[in-house]
Amino acid sequence: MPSDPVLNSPEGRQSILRARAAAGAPLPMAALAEEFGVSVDTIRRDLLALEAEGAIQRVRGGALPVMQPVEPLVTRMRTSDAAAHCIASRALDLIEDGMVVMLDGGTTIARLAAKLPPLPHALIITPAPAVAVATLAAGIETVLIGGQMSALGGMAVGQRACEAVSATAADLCLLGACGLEPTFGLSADRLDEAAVKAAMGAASSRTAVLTDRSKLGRRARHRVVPCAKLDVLVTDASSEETAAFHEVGLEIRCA
Amino acid sequence: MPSDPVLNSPEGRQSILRARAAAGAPLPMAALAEEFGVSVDTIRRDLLALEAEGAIQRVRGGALPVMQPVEPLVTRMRTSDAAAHCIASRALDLIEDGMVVMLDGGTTIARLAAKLPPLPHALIITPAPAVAVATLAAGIETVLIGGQMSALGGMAVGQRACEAVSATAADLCLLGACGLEPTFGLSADRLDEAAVKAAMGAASSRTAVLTDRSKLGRRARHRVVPCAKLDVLVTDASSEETAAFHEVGLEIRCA
DNA sequence: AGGCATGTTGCAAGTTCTTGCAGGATGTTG
DNA sequence: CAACATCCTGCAAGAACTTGCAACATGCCT
Repeated sequence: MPSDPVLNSPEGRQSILRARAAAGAPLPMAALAEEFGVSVDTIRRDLLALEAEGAIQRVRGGALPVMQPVEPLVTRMRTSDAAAHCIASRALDLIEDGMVVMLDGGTTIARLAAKLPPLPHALIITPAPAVAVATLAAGIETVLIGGQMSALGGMAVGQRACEAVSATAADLCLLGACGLEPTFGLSADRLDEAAVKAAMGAASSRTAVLTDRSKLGRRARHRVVPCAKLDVLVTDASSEETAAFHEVGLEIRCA
Repeated sequence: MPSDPVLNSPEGRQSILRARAAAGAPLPMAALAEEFGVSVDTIRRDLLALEAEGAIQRVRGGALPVMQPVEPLVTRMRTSDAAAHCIASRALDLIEDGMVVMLDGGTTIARLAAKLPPLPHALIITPAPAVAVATLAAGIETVLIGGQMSALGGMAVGQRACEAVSATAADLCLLGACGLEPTFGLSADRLDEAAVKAAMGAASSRTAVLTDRSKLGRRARHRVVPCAKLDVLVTDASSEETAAFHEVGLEIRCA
């Protein structure tokens, strides 16, 4: 049963699929069928149409984007990390149309950006070009934060990026993490990226962290924000692993 | 049975629908029929009218805004344009290691960015996220210009982008073009993109235009810079077609 | 006022499109 | 080689679309 009567026309679905393919996301038929609430046959026909126009290449079980956007992020994203996928999907619930949302860089956030539906009244603010391309492709108004590009994280950093972030106000901020620990808080491996992430958190009224269980209990080199400044933790970890974070005030969303 | 006597005229409904489409919202017929208190046939006729004027695209069950959230860059780059390829390759000669180079958005420039070799001492400055990702992947130091993203051009535009560009200085600037004409100069279809391109040209000591023959002699809506401010034209056109540009002082590089 | 033209709306019959399912073919995995 | 999943094809039910038409409201002219 179609959740949205319009998005679930062939054109609507295919337009969404096209955008995801352009963002470099793989298109598994079974998952898409469940997501859209249609049978795999219908998705198969959609992929057939998209393949005919050259947007994707069908493979067994689904399809792959025919044009790989770019190396650094995409190569990491190809290693299809089931956990990151689940976390990204779970975090989608946090975003509602009409919100102003800050999106960090990183693979988890990039996955989330690729999954975003069209949000006609939302605004995305991000220092990560890969994220900006994806949200723009989804038809969401996007503001790009400029600055020196960090080779590792694939996001803009530096004083100009921090200033640009500080000059904005958002309802929600989604951050990735190199490490998250109850007492030390959210941490990142690179100082310049940590500074931008911190500015993003400070400019938002609510902050959520998206990270898989491997980062929990770790301390990366530079603290971004203490846990007191965080509101939500979206992760695939068990409730035992997240208990300590719940005690310091975080709302836990388990993927 | 009209619930609101004023709003429920064809013009009234259609102006509401037009506004929603412009905001990017999908238009499901059944829901709209109930909302306005009319039959789906009436809504269908409204959508028919809106489609005739090009505001929406009708799909089964309703309509989608025609302001296609289609990622302009990636889809267009899919159409492997041999001319653009040659032009991009030819323009590579202009770039030497150690330079500070500004790169515009657009498909031609994006192709060039993908072809760039590692330049350990160069610096790329660009408002186009797709370009930034490519140059970063090539291992080139990159500065991203931030700002509101233009859905069509896939680049940052607006006051902040222009200011950020003006605050930098480059040796070379490579611009794409929607139109190039000897007297009118370089022109673009969108005003906000034209402003950024103009700022890029002004911030660089040398400016080159990359464009295929189809754009020569065309005038797009907004002038970016007059030909007097341009230095090099890289194109696939014949020498007859480029003669007029040579006369106004441009160096011609034929692909 | 009456009559006519125009425009809008809802309804019905016929057509087209989409979708899910069944059956057989094909490819993959152990 | 066998078991299994995925694929293609054809088909039928149902939803949505198109077309034509009649009813009703509105405005204009005589």
